[in-house]
Amino acid sequence: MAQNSSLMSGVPELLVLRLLSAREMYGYQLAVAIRETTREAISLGEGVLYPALHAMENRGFLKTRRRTVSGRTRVYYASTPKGRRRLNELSQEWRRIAGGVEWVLAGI
Amino acid sequence: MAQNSSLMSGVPELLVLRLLSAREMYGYQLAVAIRETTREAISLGEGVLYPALHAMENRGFLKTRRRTVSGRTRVYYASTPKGRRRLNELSQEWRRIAGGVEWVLAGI
DNA sequence: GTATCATACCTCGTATAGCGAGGTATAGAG
DNA sequence: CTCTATACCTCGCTATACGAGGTATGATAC
Repeated sequence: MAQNSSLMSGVPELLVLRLLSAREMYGYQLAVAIRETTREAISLGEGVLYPALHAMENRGFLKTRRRTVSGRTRVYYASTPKGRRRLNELSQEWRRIAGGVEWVLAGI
Repeated sequence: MAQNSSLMSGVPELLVLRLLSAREMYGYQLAVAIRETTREAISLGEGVLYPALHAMENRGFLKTRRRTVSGRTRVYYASTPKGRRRLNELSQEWRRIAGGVEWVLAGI
């Protein structure tokens, strides 16, 4: 069963791009940051997060840098200019969809 | 390409259930109502709407009634008690996800 | 010493479902 | 007689969220 039900499409990408627009982070750190920043409202499993990161890297939205810290390898992700443009697109997209849903939920 | 990009998962179901909680409607009417109520923000193609309606009927959220009006057959959909429970679930789900996204977009 | 937990990465298979394109048919306007 | 709006439908493609499972290290607890 889906932990976050079925209202998530595109959301992981948006969250990752937004968090990485502030500072570079590694995968595990992103998972924790998403949980904390959303006040536990959203929690991305690793089966969502890592494939999403790889896909975004392949599409040129992110670039990576490997660092070994106290015996553990971390893959740091940073946003590219293309990633920042993508963030703008997705944010507008989100505002549009969320606004539309609110009209329906509120009014009728 | 996706007209509504990829931030739509579950949204069509939520919108349909919400609109049908007020009054019964037929498919084409729902398509128009969604466009208008969302101020053109969301427009569901028929390839989304009709399969979604069938799936919701199969899951017991909607019941149907056929009427022929001036030579055209209309399939009217109405929400069931199960559909109203589903609407409550999806609404809460939506509030949770949307709230979480807002935290990330606003703060960091 | 060893069990357990947190850290840190990964892949695979499945299920869902959004989407465009395409199909059928009637009514009414021009 | 053509074009538009109405009204329904299916098919195949693609994207992607998800759980489960796998590997490995370091630190803490027993």
